[in-house]
Amino acid sequence: MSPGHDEPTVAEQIWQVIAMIPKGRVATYGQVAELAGLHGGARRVGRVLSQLPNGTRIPWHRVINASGGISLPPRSDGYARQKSRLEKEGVQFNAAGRVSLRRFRWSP
DNA sequence: GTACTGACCAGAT
DNA sequence: CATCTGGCCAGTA
Repeated sequence: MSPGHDEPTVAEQIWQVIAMIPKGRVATYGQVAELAGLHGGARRVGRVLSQLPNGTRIPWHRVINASGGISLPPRSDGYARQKSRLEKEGVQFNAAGRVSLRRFRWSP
């Protein structure tokens, strides 16, 4: 492609989509990938999130996996932070640590 | 180049 | 519900 063309990066498009998720709602990796125009790119979304700098304003905590769970090691700081941030927004977890996508999944 | 890994997923069993 | 399978894409060794 010719230089001088400022097209948004894949990462930027992913940030853009995540930024649209309303407070108190969640979206799955696959859903974010889909809305960002990718296809079968759920893994890329996860990778982009793993590279986010600390203190980012992107509401990364609103992105969970297709099973309604948090895709971070259960005993990691990130896991605890994501869960508490979601609960603070009103998103409820069941005993298995899963969210009801039926109730909290964002529908654009 | 191959092989393995990972904040993934849908479908089949 | 648990497991497995094949697919996906990038980075790393």
